[in-house]
Amino acid sequence: MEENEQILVRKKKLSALKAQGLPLYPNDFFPTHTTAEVRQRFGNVPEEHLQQLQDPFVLAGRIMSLRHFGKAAFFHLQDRSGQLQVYVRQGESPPEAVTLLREVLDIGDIVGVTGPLFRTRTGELTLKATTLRLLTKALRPLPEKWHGLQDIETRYRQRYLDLLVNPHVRETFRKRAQIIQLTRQFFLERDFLEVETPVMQSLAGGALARPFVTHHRALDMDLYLRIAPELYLKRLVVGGIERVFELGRNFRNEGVSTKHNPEYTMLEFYQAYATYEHLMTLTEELFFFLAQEVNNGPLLVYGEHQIDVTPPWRRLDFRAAICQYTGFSPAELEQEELVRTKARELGVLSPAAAPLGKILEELFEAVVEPHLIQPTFVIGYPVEVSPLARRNDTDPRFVDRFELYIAGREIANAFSELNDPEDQLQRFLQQLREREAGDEEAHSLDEDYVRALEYGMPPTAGEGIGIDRLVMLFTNSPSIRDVILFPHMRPERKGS
RNA sequence: GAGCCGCUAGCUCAGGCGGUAGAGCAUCUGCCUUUUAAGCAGAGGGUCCCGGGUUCGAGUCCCGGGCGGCUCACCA
Repeated sequence: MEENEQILVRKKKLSALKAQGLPLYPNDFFPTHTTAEVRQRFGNVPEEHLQQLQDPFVLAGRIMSLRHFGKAAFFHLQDRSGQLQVYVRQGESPPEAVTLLREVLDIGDIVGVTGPLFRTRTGELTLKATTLRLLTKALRPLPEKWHGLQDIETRYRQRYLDLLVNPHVRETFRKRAQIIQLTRQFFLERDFLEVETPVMQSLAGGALARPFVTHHRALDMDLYLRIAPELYLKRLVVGGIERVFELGRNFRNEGVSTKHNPEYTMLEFYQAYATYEHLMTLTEELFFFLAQEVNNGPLLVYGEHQIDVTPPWRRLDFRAAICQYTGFSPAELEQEELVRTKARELGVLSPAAAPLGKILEELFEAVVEPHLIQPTFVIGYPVEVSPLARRNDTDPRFVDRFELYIAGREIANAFSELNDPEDQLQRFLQQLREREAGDEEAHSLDEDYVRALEYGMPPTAGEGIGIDRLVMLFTNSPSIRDVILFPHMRPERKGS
C-alpha cells in the first residue's frame, strides 16, 4: 500500500498510543443515542433548561471537521443519522480528553463521546465532552471538507468515501431502500406472494437479450445467469399461485451505459384473472403511492422536466404514435415497403430480413420515444417482438401489451400472458428460426414451459418494472450508476 | 465496439507558443478557552496515468496503451 506523509503521521499517532498500553481498536463502547435523537429531543429546548438536563448521552461516530484553538476545540461528530457538534475545553473536559484531541485525533477518526448539552453563542446545539475515546483511527485522510469527493471514478470505486462525505448520496440510497420496501408492502397488501426463482438457469428465457454464461463443475454443464424470471413465475401461476412477485437481479450481457448496468434489479409480478388493462391501473396506483410516500406528492423533478404521476396517465396506441410522429397515415403504415424505406431514411439499421414488427418497433424507438416525457402507456406491440404475449382478439398481428415510458425511457413492460400452449410452441419455433438466422437475442425453446401451459395457466397478466430506472426517476439521478452502490467497473490497474 | 473529452500533491483545481511544477483545503511547527470554509506566522509534501518518440530540453508536441466521463450503436 502506498504511504504518503499523512498516512505516516497517523500511523505514528497510533503507535504512540500503543506505547502507552492503550487498546488501539477497542470494542467496548456502546452508544445509547444517535445525533438525530439528540437534536430532535433538545433542538428547541432553551439554553437555561439544557443546563438542568442530566440525561446521559452516549454517542459514537466519525469526526468530520475539527477546529483547534488553544485550550479548546470543536468538532462535528457524524453518525448514521446526521451530525452533532462536540466541544472539548481544558478545565471542563478531563485532561485525557484534551490531550487525546490535541495529540492524536484527526478528521476521519471514529470516536465515542458522552456529556451534557449546551448552546454556543451562535445557537448551535453542542455536546460538552466529559468522555472522549478513540474507537478506530482513520489512517487515511478524508477528502476535502468544502468540495468533498468530486472525482466520479473514485466515487464509484470507493463508494464508502462517497457515502461518507456526500450527504445526497446517502439520501439517494436511503430512498432506494424505501422504494423497494414500499413496493413489497404494496404487493403484499394485495395478496401477492413473494418468491425466489433460479438465477442460474440452463435456458436463459423470458426476455430477448444476450445472457452471461457460467459453468457448473460437478455437473460439467454450462449455465446462464437469468435475463428474466418470467417463465418461472408463470410456472408458479400454473401451480396455483395466482398472485406472485419477485424482486431480484437480472443479468444481461449487453453494453454498459448511463441507462444499463450488466446486473440490475427487476420487479416482476403476475396476476391471474386480470388483463394488461388492469395492470395499467395497478401501475398508476403503485407510482402514485410511491411518490406520496417518498417525495410527499405526485410531482417529480427529473433534470429539466417536471413529471406528474397523478392518475390516470396518457394511453397511446403504438401504431397511432408512429403515424403521429412520421406523418404516415394508418393505411400507409400497412404497406411494408413504405415502412422499410422510411426506417432506412431515418437511419434505423436493421437487417433486410428483419420481420416487419421489428422494424416498426425500431421506428417507434427512433421517432416516438424521445417525446414521451409524462407517464405514457404505449399499447399494442407487434407479435414478432412479443413472443410471450397474448394476441389481440381483433388484430392477431399485434398483442395485448403495453410499455410504460417516463422521461423518454422505458420503465415497465407488461402484457396479457399467452396461455395457449400451441400458439406458444409456434412462437418459440419462430424464435428458433430467427436465432438460426443469426439473431443471438432470439428466445430459445423452453419445452417444459410449454408443458406447463398444457396443464393450463389461468388467464393472467404480468409486468416487469426496472427498479433502478424507477429509483433514478425518484432521486433525479442522471445515471444508473448513481443508484447502484457498486456499479460495474473495469478493474483498476497500477501503472500501464 | 466507434467518436469526443478528461487523468497534475491526500482532496479540489490552475499551469498561454516546449525552458527549474503552483494555489486553496489537508499535514507538520508555533500562537490562540464559544469556533463552524475559525484566524495569524512559518515549513514539508509530486512516477504530472503508463510506455515509446521528437527535441539541447516534454506536464505541454507526436505515436501506442490503461482507466474514467459523455454521445452513438445493442438493450431494460
